[in-house]
Amino acid sequence: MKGEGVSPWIVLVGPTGVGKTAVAEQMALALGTDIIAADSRHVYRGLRITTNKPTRLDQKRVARHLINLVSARETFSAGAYKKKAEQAISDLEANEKPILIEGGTGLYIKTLLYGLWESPPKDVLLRQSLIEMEEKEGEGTLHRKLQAIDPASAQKIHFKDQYKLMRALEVFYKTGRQLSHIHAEHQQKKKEGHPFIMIGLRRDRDDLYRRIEARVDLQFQKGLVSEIKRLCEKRLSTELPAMRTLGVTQIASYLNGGCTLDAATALLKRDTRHYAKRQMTWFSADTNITWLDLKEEETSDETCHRIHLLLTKKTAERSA
RNA sequence: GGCGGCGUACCCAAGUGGUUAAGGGAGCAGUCUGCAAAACUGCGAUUCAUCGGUUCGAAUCCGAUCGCCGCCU
Repeated sequence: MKGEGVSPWIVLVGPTGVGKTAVAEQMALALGTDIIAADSRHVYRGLRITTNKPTRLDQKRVARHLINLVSARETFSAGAYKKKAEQAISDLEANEKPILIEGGTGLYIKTLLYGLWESPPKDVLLRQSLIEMEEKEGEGTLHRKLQAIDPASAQKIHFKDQYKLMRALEVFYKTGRQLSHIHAEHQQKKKEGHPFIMIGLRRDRDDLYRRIEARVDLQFQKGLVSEIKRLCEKRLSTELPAMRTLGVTQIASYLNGGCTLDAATALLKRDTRHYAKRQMTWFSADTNITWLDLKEEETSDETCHRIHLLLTKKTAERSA
């Protein structure tokens, strides 16, 4: 393992609702450090209740980085995240503080741990013209286009997955290089990232889903509806990432008279469960994660203690 | 007790004599490198409440039984 003497980053992951935040806060206090958040929605200002962002008071106890970076009318990205997070990390390291990363956005964590290959940011106009082309010439057009210029990518991407097709085409048009080629090249480069220990928190499915539903109910009590009402009054495009945060469409529909409050609540609970499922699928594919199964009644104190034991063991293995 | 309606998957539901019983939701499984709380993919009934009958052929027609709903008494 490279970099002896370099203390590994501690990365805490897991689906929404497992209890990452409380555990991370306690760990940060114990370690005397801050938290590097890896959450694609916490980067937007506002939406505190909607995204279960820690309150200012919480943030006074434990500082969090990579939150409230841009306004809801802006579009953030994985690339921007990597840049900002690396800056925050090196600032902390300069002060000899251990690095604790916590979050549920797998892609963002991936950019930090495994790097992001060199490729251009998205081109809105180019994408617009691609969408128009698909509409005019029929479904499958973009896929055929990609098939012609980058067959390997075309094979990997489903013909209906416009989003990924556009990215692959965009990369080719802007760089003249195939995305699949860039991918392969990136794989070949030895991973020269910082050492890390990744811990995943897990719960029984039923337990997790119950917690998610209870938390949604709590969000309503805290004023979810009025928070989203305020957001909707800004009349932002529904295409914006912040507007596609869980809760926004469901509550907006209720506010427009499209459904009852009960229906909106049920939908939000369902969609949050779906989201948690996708996160679990993402993280379960990462073999670097050491999983910790949480008991239903387990306190974050107990979890922290277990993590502490785990870290001691890992550190011993490392130096052995 | 009488009359009428209904009974198709966990839920909603199409199909009312003839290819392997639509579709949607839930659930489960998965993909993922610059919008990722996004976007996208895959999976379910050898059987239509039950039993029997008619027919070359029944979820579909007939009878009985069970269950639910409505109206009447």
